[in-house]
Parts: sequence; structure tokens; C-alpha cells
Amino acid sequence: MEISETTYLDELNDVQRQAVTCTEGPVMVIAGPGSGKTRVLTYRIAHLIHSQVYPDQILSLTFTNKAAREMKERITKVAGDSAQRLWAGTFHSIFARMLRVEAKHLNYPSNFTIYDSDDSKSLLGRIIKEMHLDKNLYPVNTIRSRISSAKSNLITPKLYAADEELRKIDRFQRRPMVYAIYERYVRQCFQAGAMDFDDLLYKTFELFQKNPDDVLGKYRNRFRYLLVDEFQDTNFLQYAILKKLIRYEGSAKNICIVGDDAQSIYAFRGATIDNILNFQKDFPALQTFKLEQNYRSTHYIVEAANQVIRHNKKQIQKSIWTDQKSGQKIKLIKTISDAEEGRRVADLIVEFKNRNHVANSEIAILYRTNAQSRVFEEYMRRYNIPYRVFGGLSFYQRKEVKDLIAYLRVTVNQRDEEALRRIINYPKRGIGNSSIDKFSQFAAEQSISLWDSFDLCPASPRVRKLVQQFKQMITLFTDKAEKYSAFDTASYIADRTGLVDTLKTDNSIEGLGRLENVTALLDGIQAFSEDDEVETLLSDDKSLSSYLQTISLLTDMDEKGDFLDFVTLMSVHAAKGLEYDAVFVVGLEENIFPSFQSMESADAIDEERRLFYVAITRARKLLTLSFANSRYRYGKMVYNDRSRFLNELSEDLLDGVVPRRAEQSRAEKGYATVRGNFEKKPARKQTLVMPADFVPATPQEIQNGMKVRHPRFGEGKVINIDGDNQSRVATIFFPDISNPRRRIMLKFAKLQILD
DNA sequence: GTTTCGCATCTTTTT
DNA sequence: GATGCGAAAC
Repeated sequence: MEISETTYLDELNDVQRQAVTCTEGPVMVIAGPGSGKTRVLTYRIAHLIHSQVYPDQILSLTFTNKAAREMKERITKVAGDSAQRLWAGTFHSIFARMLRVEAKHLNYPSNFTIYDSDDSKSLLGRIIKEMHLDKNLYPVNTIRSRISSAKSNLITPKLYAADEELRKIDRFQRRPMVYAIYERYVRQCFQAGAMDFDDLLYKTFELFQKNPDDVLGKYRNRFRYLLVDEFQDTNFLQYAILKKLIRYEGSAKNICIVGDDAQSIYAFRGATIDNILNFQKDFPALQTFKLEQNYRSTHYIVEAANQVIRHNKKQIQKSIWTDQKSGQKIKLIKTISDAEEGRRVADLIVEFKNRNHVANSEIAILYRTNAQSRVFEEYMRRYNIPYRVFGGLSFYQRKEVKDLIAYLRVTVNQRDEEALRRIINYPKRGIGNSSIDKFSQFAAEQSISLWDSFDLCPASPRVRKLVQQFKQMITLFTDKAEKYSAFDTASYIADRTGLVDTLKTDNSIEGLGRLENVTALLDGIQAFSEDDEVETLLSDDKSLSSYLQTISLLTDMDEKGDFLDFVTLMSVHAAKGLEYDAVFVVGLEENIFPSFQSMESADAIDEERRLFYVAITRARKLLTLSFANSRYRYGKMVYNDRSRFLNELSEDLLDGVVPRRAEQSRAEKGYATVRGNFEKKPARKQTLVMPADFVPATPQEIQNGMKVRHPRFGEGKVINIDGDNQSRVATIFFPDISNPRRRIMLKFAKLQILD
């Protein structure tokens, strides 16, 4: 049953209605928190369908599966079942779906494997090892993000190798071989018939670039209307793909982007605000709408959000307001320890529930890092409050689940080296590391896959026999997968490999849990195989290969369980787009929120502030902020000052306040502020505090022999200068640190001249 | 080839 | 505090 047009348009305010009905040409909607953004997006799509646009001509891109699913559901309510044919999904899932169809244009198999970040990391680790590079100089995480950002900026290995700027930075960081690692990583992924998360975007661009007529043309014709949610979180590559699809000669340029620069919290992984700025240039006929009325939160909460975000200079001008009552003041809680913080929050949750009779599902605890969840879990258990932790280890990342999935992956794609290595000797079958290394080396020399080396590489009769047995088993699985359903194949594999039997012999509590997880995985596969309701990447494709591609893009946010009543525990990042009656933002301390990694750059602090802005605007009625004087980190006690963000709130909004001035900072009292445990010197001079009016010296100002101060390393003396202009590098001696001779690239350093 | 133990590192945030 | 890796023992 559909709702008539007049009805749904009546549910919108003036600006919202304009944003919905202005369907032709480029449109930008700047949407403050709680301003009805989702409503605008869904009604806009519904309106298009009402205006005789076919649902499958509409492409709607979001960042999470959950957002996409909700949107589809809501549109179906307004526009009827035909909305199911809408193309709505995450960038990654929509493009994976296209790539599956178009794989042959890229010389990839359509059942290509999607490498998750663990796969990428283990592949990179192996490459670094094989190249005999020092893993301390080449940490996988750093290398991975370097490669990821190269891909996100459309820099191929070739371009990377030729890019003097990039190479110079790498050399400066004593990692001159990054380009070679990148080249090899890309080659191995291709060899394995695998794409990583970035490839799903990168290869889509490449696909469009290389096949402008037959492929790109097809999708241009199909998608007449584009919608992009959370546009502030798109990166260069995502925007490049969007432009391919919509910005061409003769295009109607029906693209609608929705976003909020104040909620941009993914700059760390390449999202760039430039996209919003460029959008106005790339689409001159742009019409802009600003949604500024907040319908979600009480006045106090909206005001707090405004006060905080005001400290960020770079912003699109807008003023968020609400006509709601003041509501309850914001609770501010100070505790002596992290455990105490857990207890107080649990107390308040009980109190809030008793007083207001709200469901658990209306309550959320939000923290900066997933590791902070532990104390809260403990107290939720102790108080018998049902809760659920999102983030952290997801279901599909658990060892036993990954093992079975690895078998399935190899069954579908034998070249999938990450999966193959995981299971070739699990359960134990006598094929150890030295044998695998031999095969692997041979494979590299011959440029063939590890799997193919099993037949070609010379080996002892014993190893040969074992490997052939393994190979036959997998081939048998592959045959099964072609004849039987994904579920039948998977159960057969779980049985035949002895995975389930191994787990059954373990009667410990954890062992039982593991068995349960494998059973749950099999249940999931069954649901996928047999249940039409379960969403798949390609709606009609129930193959094992389709299953694997589908789950590799799921996160535990996407698990069901909406019907259960639990308190939500999650990171602030994960909470974006969600809302709750009562929100507890915890751990508001320097070095945590804002994170210590952000301390040295003003831009990073601004991003932390936007993150805090996102956190507080999740609350509808009650917002509670808390911080602890001490907490355990890596099993060590650390002491942090209250977060600077708390000082950006005016006292008249706060309740239960610790008077700010009375709360003398530890640094003022002369204590050394312990920042994690990475610098072990206990009584370090307070060189970390830079004067408020501090302006960093320009690279040219720094001269040999000068005394300078570095925000992290303290005072030091310049003992050498080399390079010029942009690549001017100083060698500075910092007596206060463990490794006192440092080479500092002046372009990046924030030095203060002391002479 | 397999197991065990000690050590280092980890924690930012996610598709 | 947990995990994962490498060296050394088995």
C-alpha cells in the first residue's frame, strides 16, 4: 500500500520539500544532525518513483549496509514493492556487484576473492619478509595505509615509482622500497584472483576508464538518477567514479549529494572535504539546500553541539537550531578510575530506566576506541543489563569461522593464496612451513599461483603425496560446489575436513563457543541458500561464490537482532547516523578523546572535535559526558587530564559539574603527564607544552646551530641541515629522548626557535 | 615438523 | 591484558 504524494510531501518542512521535489540537475543538501536527512533521501527517491522513474534507473550510494537496507525499507513503505528493484547499497557492495558481472574486462574471474584487511596485512607481511626488509622500518599497517591512499588517489604502482615527491617522502622516512612493495602486492593480488577493499573502487574506475563505450556507456544509460549519502566521507577515487557515471557530454547530471562537513570523520582514511568544494565547480548549475532545523535533540544538546563545533574554523556556514524545550541539562561526571566510570554509568542507566521507563535499546554508551568497552561490559553484566558490543572482533573474524570460510574460499578460487595458506596444514596434515616456502618460492620464480606450483614444483615423494591428497580433496569440494547448494557444500566441507570433529573434542567453554560459531556460520549459509528474504550481492545468485563476496562486505553492524532489547556499546565512528534517547560519551580525556595520535596536528584535532560533535548529537533527551582521572592502558595505569572539548562547553548547559577552574590540571601541578607507555622516562621535563601563541617556524628560518623546541621531542639543537626548499631536512639533537639524533623534515615539523 | 615459551606490539576510528 | 610472532626445544 502506497502513501499518496500529497501525504508524504505534507510531512516535510519547506526546505526539505524543495530538496525532495527538485529532482532534475545537480543538487547538494547540507544536512545538520537530526535535520531529517534520511527522510529527505527516502522521500526524494519515492518522489522519483512517483514521477514515473523506474526504480532500477536510480542508484543510491551509502557508506553502510545498514543505511542502505533501512532506506530500501522506508521507500518500500512510501512507494510500494517496486522499490525493491532500486540499486541501493554501499559503494563497495554496488561496485563489487558490477565487477562480478564485468570481471572479464579486467582479466579477473567473476568469482574473484575479496581480501579483507587481515588478508591484505598478511600478504604484505609476507612480501616484506621475502624482500628481506626490516619489519620495524616497514610496519604492515603503515605500508597498507600508504598503498591504500595511493589507490584512493589513482596512483598506480608505475606512477608511484615515477613520483619524485612520494619517493622522497618514503626515503625520508627510511622506507625507500614502498613503491616496490606496492608493485609486488598488486601483482600478487592479481595472481590470486583477489581484490582488496580499495580495489573494489579502484578496479571499477579502471573498468570504466578502459571500456568507455561498452561498459561505462551501459551504466550511464542505466543510472539516470544518482544519490550519495554522507558525501563528506567520500574520497578522491569515489568522487572520480561518480563523475565518470554522471558528468559527461549530454548528461542530465541528475545527482544529489547529501552530507554535513561538520560530521566528516574519515579524513584519516582519505575522505576529503575538497570533494564538496569541487562539487560546486564541477557542477555549476548546482542547487544547494541547507537543512538546519534539528528535530532530534533538546535545546541544551543542540546548543552544546554548536558551542563545540564553533571552535573549528573551516566550515560551511550554517546554524543548527531547534524549537524543542531546553530539556535536561548535560550531565558531566568525573571519576577516579575507569572502573569507577563503568560503575557510575551503569548506575545512571538503571536510574534513567527506572525514572523514564525506556527500553534498553534507547540507550547507548559511546567511546573513542573499541578497547574501552571492557569495563562497561563488566558492569552491564554485573547489573544484569542486556547489552551488545558492536565493533571489535566481528563474527567473521573469529578464528574458527575464518578457518571454515578459508576452505570455502579455496573451493571457489584455488588461487586465493591467503585462504590456501591458512588451511593447507589445518587440521595438521604434515605440510609444514618449509615445504610451503619451497612451493611459494617456486611459484614466485615461475610467476604462477601457489596452487599451480603443487604440480610443477619438485618435491620429495612424501610431500608430493600429501600435497596431491590435499589437492584432490579441494577439487572434490569444487565439484560439489558446482552441483549442490552453498549450504550442502559447506556442511560437507565442515564434515570432511574434520574441522567440526576437532572442535567437538574440545569441551572447554571456549571450545563450545567455537563450535557454536561454526554452527551459526552454517546456519547463515543455509539461510542464504534457501531463504529468499536474505539479501545477496546479486539477488538471484545463491552460489557459494556469491555468498563469499556478500559476507566479505558485511560488518557486525549488519547483523540482525533489532528486535532484541539491549543497551548499545560502540565506538563514536560506528554510531554515526544513529540516535538514542540517552547517550553516554565516556573517556573524555586528553590522549583518548582527542586521541594522542591527533595531538600534533591542528587538522587532526579538528577531526576529533567533529567526532565529538557526532557523539553528542546522537542524543535525543539525555546526554552524559564522563571522564576518569586514571585508567588502565595495556595493563598500565595512566593519568590524563580532562578533555579540552569539555572546556568548550559553557557551564550553564552542564549539571553535576566539576567546576572547571578548581580542576587544576595535572600539568599545572607539576606532574609529568604519562602518555601511554611508549616513552618510559618517568620525570620528563614539561617540554610538551607549547605556548598558546606559538607559530611554527618556516623551513627556511631554521639554521644550523639553532636551539629549537619540538612539540614531542622537547628542546634540541640543530646539528646539520641538508636538502633545500620543500625537502629541507634538519638533523637535530634532542637530549631528553631515548634516541636523541633525529632527522626532521622541516616541511612537516612544527618547530619553535628558542634563541 | 610440531610445540612451547618469551617477547614485542598493540589501539584510533571502517568498507 | 591479549595476541601473534620467532626462536628454541622436542
